[in-house]
Amino acid sequence: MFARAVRAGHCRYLGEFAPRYHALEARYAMSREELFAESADTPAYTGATVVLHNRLLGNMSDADLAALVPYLERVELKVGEVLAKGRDLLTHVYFPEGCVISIVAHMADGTSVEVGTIGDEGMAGLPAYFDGDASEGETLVQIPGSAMRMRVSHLLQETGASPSLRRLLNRFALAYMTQLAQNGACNRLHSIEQRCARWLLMTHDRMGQPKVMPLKQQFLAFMLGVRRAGVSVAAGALQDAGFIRYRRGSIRVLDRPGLQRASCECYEIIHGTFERMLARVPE
Amino acid sequence: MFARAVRAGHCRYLGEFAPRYHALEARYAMSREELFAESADTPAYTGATVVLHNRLLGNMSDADLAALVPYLERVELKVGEVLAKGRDLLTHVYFPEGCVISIVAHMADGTSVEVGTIGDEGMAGLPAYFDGDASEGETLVQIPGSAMRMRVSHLLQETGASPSLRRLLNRFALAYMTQLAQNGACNRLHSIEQRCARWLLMTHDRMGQPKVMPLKQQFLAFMLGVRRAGVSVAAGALQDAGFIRYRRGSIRVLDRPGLQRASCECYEIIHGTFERMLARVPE
DNA sequence: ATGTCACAGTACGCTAACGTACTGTACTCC
DNA sequence: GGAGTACAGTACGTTAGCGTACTGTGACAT
Repeated sequence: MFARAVRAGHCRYLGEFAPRYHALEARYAMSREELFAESADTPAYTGATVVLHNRLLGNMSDADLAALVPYLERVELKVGEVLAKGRDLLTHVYFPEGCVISIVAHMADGTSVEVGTIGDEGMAGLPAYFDGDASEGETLVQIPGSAMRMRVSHLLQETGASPSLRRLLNRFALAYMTQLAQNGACNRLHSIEQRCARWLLMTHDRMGQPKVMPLKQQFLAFMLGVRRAGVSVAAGALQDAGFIRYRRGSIRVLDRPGLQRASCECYEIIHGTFERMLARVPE
Repeated sequence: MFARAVRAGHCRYLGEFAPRYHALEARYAMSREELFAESADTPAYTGATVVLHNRLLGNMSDADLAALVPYLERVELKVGEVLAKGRDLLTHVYFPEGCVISIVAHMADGTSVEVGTIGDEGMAGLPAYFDGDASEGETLVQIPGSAMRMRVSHLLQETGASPSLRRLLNRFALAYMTQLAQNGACNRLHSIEQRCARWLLMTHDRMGQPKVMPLKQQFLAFMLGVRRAGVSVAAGALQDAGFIRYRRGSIRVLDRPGLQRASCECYEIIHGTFERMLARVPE
């Protein structure tokens, strides 16, 4: 059952996971579906083996991963949990592996809108990594799930020593910047329905596994920076078209190609950028 | 006439400027106004002395600046000049000192909107610095003027060797990310008039010196992602209020506090972030 | 089994901004 | 000095999305 379909760099098996454990064994490369199928039976953290579901961690060189592993701990993040607000600096950076984290901008008049999304493709805590308190938004958990986290000080210590680790994180930061930029342009130029479809696709991607998304219209409206009634109409149209199934607080994605057609080109631009920036570099 | 008002870190005098010249002499710290007053009389690049008008360069440690100086060359950028497009990588990074550079997103339907602005506070070419081809937008010269530039390969060589230089550029990148994020939120939540006022303030800041801005309404509409007629109304209101003076292709800012009142809080958030991120760190 | 309530659907008048197009006028170039 | 043109102002019907509010209903608790 192991190691049949290889999706290079997405996930990997590690050897024993314990504080300060530095040896590393890459046992299997397998598809994300297989990993989740297995991890449903056996807990990911058995004390003997840990499965990493985060692409940044999965794409690291063995040496870089070995350096970080001792500092990583798995945490469960609850929906709505606020990791940072205003100019707070995170004490930890988070590598989501199932949860999805949003960066939301709040305005003086009480309105708000999501400016960025981080899931299993990345890391939350870029401001801390870049040594500044520049994050003006709120960092909150949009979809609950687990994440690996480590202290910022440990990350900085390791990135200071490893150019390849810096390169990986810089390339992620660059992809994230493209997301911020394209998202901003999209906010200006595209309709609610297009943006709604894009948002669902992007969040679905970042959850890393096919599952129902626990989402109320009110929350979606908050993320898109529109009225709930606007979401009702837009999501209703997507449902009528058969792309999603909406049921009181949960959305199931039924037809991704359909959603892509309903969304604007921004989805493909952002998606493509992450693919290029995070592709595993040969060691 | 020299060295009376000190605005730490904004600009500085350097010793002799020539390729491969490594010695460095910081002679004067002076206000931006004094610098410009002087440089109007004597050309900035006399062969003996060069005045740096860029804040990133101005805020560098002596050692970092000394390392970069040999590679810097001054260029004049013309309005509309396109430095990069799509996934082109810049061969050089640019440190504007009077010109203002815009990053513009273009959509399939022909619409477009500015996502970021870079002037004398920063550097154009972050994608190259971060080792990726993720810039999907167009990098173009919005306000003509001069810039210092250097080859990306030389920059990477020096940043690889200097943690303090990396820190400076990372903090700038972070401030720029905040700009992208806030800009995106602003695009969703604020009116044309507010965004127009903010755009004028931000561009005015980044020109580094008080001068008339060569801007047609058509161009401003292009930047804001709105119709020209919309700009006509919004800018007309700002002119009626006495904040700006508009004259066929040029805008003069008359009342910055007034413009700030007409703009949204986004201006202050972005401005404050840059101030904090780019403040000169004690050596 | 029933009641409650949270969530989704819908309606309606309003406004900002759009697309388009025409007009007026200040420069520029003969 | 006059013609031509590029730029700004204005108008008008259209539309997307807003604010608000009421209705319907599925899920859950008592």
